[in-house]
Amino acid sequence: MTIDNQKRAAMTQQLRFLAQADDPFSRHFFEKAVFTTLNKGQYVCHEGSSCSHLAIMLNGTARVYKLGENGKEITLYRVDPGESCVLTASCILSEVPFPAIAVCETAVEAVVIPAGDVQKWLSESITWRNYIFGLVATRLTNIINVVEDVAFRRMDKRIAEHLYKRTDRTSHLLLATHQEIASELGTSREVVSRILKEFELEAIIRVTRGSIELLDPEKLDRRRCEI
Amino acid sequence: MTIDNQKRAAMTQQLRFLAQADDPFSRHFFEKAVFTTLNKGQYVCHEGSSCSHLAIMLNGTARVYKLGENGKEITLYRVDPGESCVLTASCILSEVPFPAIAVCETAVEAVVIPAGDVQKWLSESITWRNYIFGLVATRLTNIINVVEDVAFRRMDKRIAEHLYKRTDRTSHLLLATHQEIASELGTSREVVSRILKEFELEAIIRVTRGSIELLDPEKLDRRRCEI
DNA sequence: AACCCCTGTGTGACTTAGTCACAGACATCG
DNA sequence: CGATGTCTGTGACTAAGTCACACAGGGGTT
Repeated sequence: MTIDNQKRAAMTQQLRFLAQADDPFSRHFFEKAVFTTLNKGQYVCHEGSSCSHLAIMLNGTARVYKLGENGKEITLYRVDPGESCVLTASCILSEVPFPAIAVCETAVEAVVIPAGDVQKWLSESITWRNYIFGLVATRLTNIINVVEDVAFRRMDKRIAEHLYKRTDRTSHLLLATHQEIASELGTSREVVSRILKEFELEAIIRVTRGSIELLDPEKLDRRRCEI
Repeated sequence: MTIDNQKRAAMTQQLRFLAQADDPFSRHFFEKAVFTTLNKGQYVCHEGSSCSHLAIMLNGTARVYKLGENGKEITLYRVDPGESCVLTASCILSEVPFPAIAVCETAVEAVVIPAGDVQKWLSESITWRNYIFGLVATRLTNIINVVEDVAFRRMDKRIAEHLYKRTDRTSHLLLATHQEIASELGTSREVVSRILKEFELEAIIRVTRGSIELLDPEKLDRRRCEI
C-alpha cells in the first residue's frame, strides 16, 4: 500500500527517528516503507521462521511469547507503537531463526521494510543505527527482567505487579480471564485463581467472570512491592 | 598493551571476521584494538554500569549472570573465545545501563575496543556489522531459552542437562559444588543436593565433596530428554 | 421457560520446588 | 592434635504446579 501525505505526517509524528526532515534517510525510508494492517489475533512470526521483513508498529500492540512443550505460554515483551520487533530485526541481520511467536493483540497498523534495506541503512544512517540498537538494548533488558521475575519473585507479587500495570486507570477494570493472566506469567490457571481469591479476601480486587475490578490500588501496590 | 605479530596471527586465527586480510577494516581493527588480560574471578561489568569499551574474548570464559534480591543467582550465558559480551555492545550503542553482572571464570585474554570505534565500524564494515548482529541474535536466543527453561522445565531435567553439558568428556568429572550448580540454574543448594542424591541412587553419578563423577552418561541423557 | 453447551472458575488431593534451621563431614592449617 | 571454614545432608514447613472433576454463568435454541 502506498503512503499518502496524511499517513506520512502521522508516521513522522509517531517515529521519532524520522523527525530530522533534512536527513536523506527519511526520503529513502518513505521510498521503501510499505503500509500494512493486520487483524487482531493474526500471527506475525512463527517459531523457527526466518524473517524477510522488519515491521514497525504504528498503532496497536503485538505480544511476543514463548510456547512451552506442555502447552504453557509466557510473554517475553510487547511491541507498542513506535517500536519494532527486534527479534525480527536481529534474525534478519544474522539469519538466525526466530525463537518465539508474535501475535497481534489488537488490530494493527504498521510499516514494513525489506530485510535488504534494514541492512543497507545501518551503514548509511546513524539515526537508523541508533533506533535499531536502542530497540535491541531495551529488549535484551526486558527479557532479562523476565528471567529475573520467573527465577526469583513469588507468584503473588508477580500477579500483583501484573494487575497493577495492566488495569485500566479510569475504569479500574482489567478484562482478562485467569487463563490469560496465567499465560502472561508462565504459570497455570489454578494458581492464578487461588491467588486472585486471596486478593479478593483482602478486599484488594473483585473478581467476576472475565474481568477484575481494582478496589484498593494502594494495597495492591504495597503487596506488589514487599519482597 | 600493543599487539605484536605473534598475537596478531593468533587473533586472526581466533576471530573469523578478521580472516579477510584484504579488508581495510582489519587494519583499522589492529590500530585500535588493545590486548588485555584479566584474572580469574575479576568482575568485568557491574549491574547498572555503563560501558565505555567492548571486550572480545580470545582465551578463557566469562559468565554473565543476574543477581536476585534474595542473593540467588542465575546464569544468562557465557562468553567463549571469539565471542563478545553483546550486552556490553548494545549498552554501548544505546547507552542503556548494563542489567547484569559479568565475571571471569578463568584467566582471560581479550582485546578491547573503544565504544566510539565500535560505532564507527558499524557504518564502515559489513564484516563487523555481521559479527555484531550475529552475536546479538544468538544472545537473544540464548536468553529466551533460559526463560523457557526456568518457566517450563522441571528441576531434575535441568540439572541432568547441566551435568550432561558441563561434565568433562574424558575424565567424566564435573568440578563444582552444589551451590555453584544452584547459582547456575537459579535454584537453591538444598534442591540441587536432593536431586543429585536421587541421581546417585539411580547409579547415574557419584557425588563427592566438590565434584561429581558421571557413571552412566546414557541414563543421564535419557533422564535429561524425558519430559 | 427449559434446555443445552461452551467457557470460565473453584476445589481437594497430590507432587515438586523452595525455605529455614541446624547437624555433620571433610579439608586445611597452625 | 584441635580449630576453623567450607561443603553437604536432613526434617519440617510453605509455595507452586498438576490432575481430576464439579460447578457456575450466559448465551443460543427449541
